[in-house]
Amino acid sequence: MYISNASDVETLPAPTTCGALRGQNVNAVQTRALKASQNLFREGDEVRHIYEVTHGVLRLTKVLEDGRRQVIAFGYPGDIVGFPQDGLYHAECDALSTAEVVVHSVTDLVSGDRNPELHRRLVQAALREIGSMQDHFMMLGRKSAREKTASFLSVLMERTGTSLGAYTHFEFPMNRADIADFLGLTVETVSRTMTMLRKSKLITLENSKSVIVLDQKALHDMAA
Amino acid sequence: MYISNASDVETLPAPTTCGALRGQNVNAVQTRALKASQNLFREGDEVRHIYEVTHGVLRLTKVLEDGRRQVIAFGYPGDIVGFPQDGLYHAECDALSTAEVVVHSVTDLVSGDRNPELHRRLVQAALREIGSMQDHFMMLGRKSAREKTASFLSVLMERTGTSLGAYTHFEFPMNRADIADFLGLTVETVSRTMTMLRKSKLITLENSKSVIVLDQKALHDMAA
DNA sequence: CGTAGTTTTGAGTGCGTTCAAGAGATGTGG
DNA sequence: CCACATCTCTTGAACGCACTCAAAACTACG
Repeated sequence: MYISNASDVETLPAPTTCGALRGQNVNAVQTRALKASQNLFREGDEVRHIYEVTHGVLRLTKVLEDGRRQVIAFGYPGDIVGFPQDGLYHAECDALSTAEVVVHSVTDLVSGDRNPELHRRLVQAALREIGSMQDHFMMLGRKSAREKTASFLSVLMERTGTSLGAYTHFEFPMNRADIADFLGLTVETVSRTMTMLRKSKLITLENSKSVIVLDQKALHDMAA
Repeated sequence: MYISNASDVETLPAPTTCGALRGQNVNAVQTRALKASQNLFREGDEVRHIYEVTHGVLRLTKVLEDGRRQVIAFGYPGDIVGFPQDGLYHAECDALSTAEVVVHSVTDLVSGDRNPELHRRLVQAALREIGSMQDHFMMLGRKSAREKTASFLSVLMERTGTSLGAYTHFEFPMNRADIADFLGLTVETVSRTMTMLRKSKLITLENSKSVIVLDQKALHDMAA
């Protein structure tokens, strides 16, 4: 069950020195720490800041009135979340683990007047976002449960895995419901598919959020 | 742009003389005409230009090696297509009807140095793109065939319909396969669902690409 | 006309779902 | 530390929606 804690909202000190990230002046960068399951922003909130993930993992979600949810994306370090549409956030963002983000003014995304180098980086991030979303369309629209699950594990392995000789180990903070809502499946199907991958000797499950990939090629091929 | 449930804003008014280049020689606006089924760019091509649709309808597609297709978006007048990732097009673009586009240099998307006003518009278009894609995720991942088809028709009606008193008429250039690949269904399912909507008296099919919506509310409700 | 492509309709199947229950984690208070 | 409550994950059984396969109806075009 997802907990919405009203006391989580915007406990943010006023922007001290927002401005020069150019030249990597780290001291001037404003950051914000998040606890696991803490909310960063909600759908419909007015956009003042966009966030660059530096630690931990965030989750971007959209919810239908009847409760159906779709996880749009997971935000890993290096990712930027909070792109506005018509001045409003278009999805909800929560931390899946303790996390830290760099806070950027939305002004620097929209205009390059103040900080051209940061602006350029943010625009590039938006373009990357479009590209990766296009890939995800194929996943949601045209792939089977097996292919979706294998894709998910494969990508996560590429991004966060550490080599164990022939094998690769990685952990992830999202639970089965998060994965299901990301892939357009049910928790039961995700669980069953994981079990199938385990019984096929493609992976080992240390626990429900820790995986060792035994056969990268087979997993990659199954991702199709 | 993605056909989405969010009501669209800021569609460009007059097509031919695009108001983008304020204070510049209008004759300098470069356009390109396309015949039906003509290709504009392919996945993997190097991006030099991005395109603003002024007439007709474009189709953005991604294809898997085994032939499975996903239509990412349909480009209607006012939409911008060709956002690059790592300098390459990430999808294939074809005209569904005779069409015309305004050709913009990718430089003006990436940097505001040359034409700040155009740059601002292109960045805004990219942000709208992200927002609309997020809506489409919900469609692909969480909606039934009925809901998908009703959404599709409902949005198309909103965007291109002309009022016939209580009813609304509109036409569209995409065939059943295009619609199926857009919604993550098969042609048979799209066809069956259209038939169901017809028998339920929500729509009338003048021909396979011309619809009269008889009950907007029921259609909208079915879109969920 | 005939041929090729698209759309519709029919019949049957299967994948992922729903519903249900048990197993495994996690957390809290005594 | 255990007992208890709660949540998550897994597994089982059965269903149903959308799929596949197949063929007929309709369109477009030479």
